[in-house]
Formats: sequence, C-alpha cells, structure tokens
Amino acid sequence: MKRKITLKQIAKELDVSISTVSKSLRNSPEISEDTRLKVQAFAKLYNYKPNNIALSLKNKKTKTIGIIIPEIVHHFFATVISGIEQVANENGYNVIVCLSNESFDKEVINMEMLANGSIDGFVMSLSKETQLKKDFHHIVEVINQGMPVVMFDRITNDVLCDKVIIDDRLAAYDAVEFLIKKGFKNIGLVTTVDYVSVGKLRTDGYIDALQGHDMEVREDMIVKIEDIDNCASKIERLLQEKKPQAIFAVNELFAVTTIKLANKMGLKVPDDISVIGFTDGIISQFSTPTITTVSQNGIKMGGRAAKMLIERLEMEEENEQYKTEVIETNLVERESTATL
Amino acid sequence: MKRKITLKQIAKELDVSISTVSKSLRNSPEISEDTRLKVQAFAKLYNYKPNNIALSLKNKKTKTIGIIIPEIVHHFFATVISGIEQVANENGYNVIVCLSNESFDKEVINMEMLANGSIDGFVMSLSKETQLKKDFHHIVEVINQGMPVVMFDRITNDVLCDKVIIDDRLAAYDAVEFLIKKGFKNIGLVTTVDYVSVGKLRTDGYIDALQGHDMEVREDMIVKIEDIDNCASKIERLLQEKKPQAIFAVNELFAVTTIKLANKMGLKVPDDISVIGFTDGIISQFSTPTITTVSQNGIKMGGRAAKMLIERLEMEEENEQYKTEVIETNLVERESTATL
DNA sequence: CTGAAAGCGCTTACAG
DNA sequence: CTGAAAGCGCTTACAG
Repeated sequence: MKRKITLKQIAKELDVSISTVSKSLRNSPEISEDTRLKVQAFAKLYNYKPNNIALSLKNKKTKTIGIIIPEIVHHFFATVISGIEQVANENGYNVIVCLSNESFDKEVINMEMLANGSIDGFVMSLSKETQLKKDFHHIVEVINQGMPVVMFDRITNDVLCDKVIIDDRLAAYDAVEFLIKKGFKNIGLVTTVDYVSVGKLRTDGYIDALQGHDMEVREDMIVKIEDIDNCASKIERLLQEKKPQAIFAVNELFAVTTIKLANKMGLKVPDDISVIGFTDGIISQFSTPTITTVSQNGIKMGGRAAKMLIERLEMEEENEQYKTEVIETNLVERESTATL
Repeated sequence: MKRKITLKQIAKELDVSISTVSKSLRNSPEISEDTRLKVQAFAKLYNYKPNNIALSLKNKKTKTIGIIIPEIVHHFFATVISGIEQVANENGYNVIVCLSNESFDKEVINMEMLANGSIDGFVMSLSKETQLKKDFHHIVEVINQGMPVVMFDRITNDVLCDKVIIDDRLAAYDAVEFLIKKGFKNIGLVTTVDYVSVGKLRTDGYIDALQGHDMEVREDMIVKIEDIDNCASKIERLLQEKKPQAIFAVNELFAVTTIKLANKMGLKVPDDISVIGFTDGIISQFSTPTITTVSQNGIKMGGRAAKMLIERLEMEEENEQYKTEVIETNLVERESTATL
C-alpha cells in the first residue's frame, strides 16, 4: 500500500525545499527549468495530487456546493440534483447532498453542519415542515455569515436570496385553461394543503383560470390532500358526487391516483373524464394512459440554480442585488386528456 | 454581516491563548472552571462552531463518504442514496455524490477528484462503460492508497473490497419459477446485453429456472436490449411470432415497455400474457396494471453499504478480510401476472 | 534561482 | 492552570 505522497515527502526525496516543490508544480517562472522538470517528473511518477482539504483551508473556499432537499426518492428532486451536479462539475465544483426528509429540525442540523466550512454555498428547497412553521432563521443566519444561498421550487419570500422557480400559478392557469378550451365545464381540483407553497400557487392558478373564463369556483369541486395514503375516499367522493368532466391535479402522484380511482369506479380516462397533472416524471410518462402534464424541467432548474450560485461565489464584490429566475414550463399533451 | 468567528478571535477578545480557548471548549480538565465557563459563554454568544476543514486537516479524516453512481434519475439509485445518507448521518458522516452518467472517464475523474482528501471512503456502483471495458485500475489505486471502497449492485469480482449485492441469479430464478408454477409453458425473456453484470446474472437465473424444470431454453424466446429507445421492434417480434404466455423482464423499464407494446398489439395483461419485472420502483407501483416484480430494497442496500464502510473506517487495525453481503429480495405480486 | 517564514483554523504534547 | 510550539498540507510574499 502506497499512501498518497505529499509535498513534504517529495521535497525530502529530492533534497529541495517544500516551497521549491510547490512552485515547480505550479509552473512558477521563479524556478529553473532544470529543477522544475525534475520535480514534475518525480511528482508524476508518484502520482502526486494536492490535498483538497489543505487547499480549502488555505484558500478559504472548498469548491463544493451543499444541496439540501426534502427527499431524493422523488423524481423531480433527482432531476434537479442531476442538473446541479452537471453545472457544478463543469465549473470544478463538487456537490454534497443532505436530505431534510421534510423535517424542519433535520434541515436546520444539516445546514449548520455544512455551514461550518464544508461548502461555499447552498442550493436548497424547503421542507414541508419549514414551510408550515415559517421559521427561516437558519437560512438567514447562513446568509448573514456571508455564505450565499440559492433557493429553488419550494421557496419563501421571507428570505432575501437568489431564487429559481417556475411560475406555478401561471402554469396551473394554462393547464386549466387548456381544459376549458377543450370545452369542459365541470373541472375539479386535487391539490395539497395550503401551506405547501407550490400547491397553493397552483390552486390559485386554477381559481384564476376559472374566474378568467367566467366560470364559478366551487369549493366542493376542490379536494385538498394532507396525506397521500388516506386520500382515496375524498377523491372518490368528488368523482362520484360531482361528476367532473376533467380534473386538474397539482402533482403526478395525485394525477395517477385520481386515474386509478376513476378506473376502479368504472370511469374511463380520457373517455369519461380527462386528467391533467403537474411535473413530468416517470409516472406521467409510463402510466397507462400516459398523463398530460405540466413539464417543469428539473435539470434546467438545477443547472440555473448552480449557475447563479457559482456566479455569486466567483463575483469580485459583494452584491446585494438578488435575482429570481423563472424557468419556463410547458404542457405535454398525452393520453389522459380527451381530444374533443 | 457577522462572519464566522474563530478560536483566534475569541482568544484575542478574551485575552487568553488559543490553546486555552480550544481546551476550554473541549472541556479539558486542565482549565480552571472560571476561564472555562467564561470562554464557553463567549463562544456560545458568538455562536462559535469549529471549522470542519481545519478539523479534517488536523485529524486526517473528513467524516464524509463519497458516493459514485451511474445516475441519480433512476429510482433504485435514489433509494440507495437515501439509505446511505440515513446511516451516514446517524454516524456523523456527510455524503458527497458524484454521477458517472454511465461513463468510464467521468467515473475515473470523479474518483480521483474525491480521493484527494475530500472523503474517507467510497460507496459505488459501476458505470456500464466500466463494466464493458473491465478496467478497474482507478478503483484498485484508491484502495491501495488505503481508502476503503464498498461496491454495491453493479460490482466486479476483479476488485477485492467489501460488496453489497442481491442474489440476482437466485431472484431471477425465483421469479421465473413463480411463472412456471403458475403453469406457463412459453416464457420469454427481455434482458440487457451480457456485459451488464446484473442483467447477465438475471439471464442466467432465467435459464437455470427453465432447465431446473426440464423446459427447453430457446434463444428465440430471448431478447437482449442494448438501447431502450430502439427496442420496440425486437420485443414486438417476440410477442407476435413466439406468442409467449409470460415474459420475465430484467428491469421495470423493460417490463412496462413490454406491457405497453402488448397492449398496442391488442394483448391484455395479464389475461393474454403475464409480465413480471425486476426492481420495485415507481413504475411498477403506479403503472396500469401494477407490475409483479422482484423487490430489491435499495434503502437497505444503501444502509448496509454505508454501515460496512463506516465500520471499516473506524476499525482499529487494517483488515484485509473483505465481506460480500447479500440483501434478501422478495417477489411482490401485483396485477400484471394472472392468477390461474 | 532557492528557501525560510507566516498563515489558513484547529489540536495536543510539553514547558513553565 | 496557562501558553508557546509543532504540526496537519498547502501557498506565497519576502529575503538572500
């Protein structure tokens, strides 16, 4: 076993100083070609690579980005990580991933852990619990210490920082308008409880769309789901009692669940009822019927977030101008909506 | 903006030495209660947290685990990360994730990058390209430098290290036997090309099962897929010309694709043909019909891998005894297989 | 052209 | 009980 070699060891072997070795390897013109080449040859032979940790300590930057997300077993977040990772790598950064598991406490612990020098900045999306508590002190603190944060998707306006979002409200509006234009009158909504920021915005978009087309917004056409495991009866009641011609679901899990429940009740999708979802994930692509949905492009979202963070990290002066970038969405039409 | 405070600054403020501050914060009995409490109060007030990087350099360990996987936008790998992350966190470790994107070069670059001091050890799964090239020098090198590696799922016997796998061959055997016991005679296989290690093992399990039940193994009942985007015609031909009563697919993408193609040809699943998959991911759970499949339990796999790595990291003596742990699988019976 | 010194933020054996 | 010194692995301004 040959342990990694250090500058010190090279210096000793070659009987020169550590400074000389360091400068040689960095191609400093201070060093004579002779010793420079000798050192480089030796370093190559022993496969010398500078120690990252030492560099980080010296340079006061780690070249790594901390990612805090609610869950990784969730296609959208996985695509976002993928996007972050790609841009990070292109710019010589690594990513370190922490999961909050939708818990406020874990989010706080993770942030504090990483803020102790391990990373240069954060890309994050809020946990549900954090959104519910509206307690963002941990994020503000990190920012005050001079560590930049970019929030994406599940953001809050209570924190000043860079953000990357989609226009959830508009995207929902467009999706519902798409249904309206097809001629559906009776359009139901399957959404989250209000404290989930994106759920609320999509609900608002649904309401906007109906009102914008002079249609009545009826509370009894709206189902708000707290917990996916116990939502069946509520959705079934909506389908049975209100007989909607179409449903807008604010995520793909709700969409596929609605479709399955409809099937169970003998309703055919899209012949008897159309369903439109949100998030173009695995489920939308592979369920039967495939699901018409609003595509979010997590890869792009992650890429942009990483880009914003890196730009801020490599900016000369501090800059208190924060931007919010909006990633365009688009409606992917598939089999779950009738073509009237 | 109040930057993070250091020992040095605390020492200066309190007019004591850095050593005294350090010892006070670590509750050293060397220090008088008086100054100890004074220092601690001050540190608390300024929210002092030791700098991780400095600790890593000093201790020669980073308390972080490097994860190298082919892709993250892949439910199975996401569950594995989730499992690793959980166990890592419980033991005070962080995880840093790098994606090879199925590329040999990127796998090598990522490993070299992380091996330069950023992490204490690796948990990894081989990229397809690496499996094809059978070039594992980058892994062997890292191990020779004294950095432990735990491989999972896509492993190789050419590298000596700890491993976590499932018994792919046996699991496939069981799945096919399940079909045989249901009375199906004509069982097709949709599998990967041979160089994908787990695909090959599952293929072997299929063959074992047929032979073990005195059934003929026919090459024309086996479809080997290189590229999922261009596989339709091959599978269609199998369905059309050979009229299998059941299909064993070595992953869920192949399974759902087969089901969709069957549907398109007017075959009903499971009435006309049964399909059984591998990997219990989102697709298997949510497609219609839901898919009978071999469940792999990525969370457990990741957890075990992390545990093995951490145990080795925290072991006193070096130990060249490597273990291979086998995670049990089980068959999840759903709607895609007929109940005869 | 080469090297000693200081420093990044910490810990700890040792001296006083 | 307190602090100076050495050291983790590196870089760089400065001296010679």
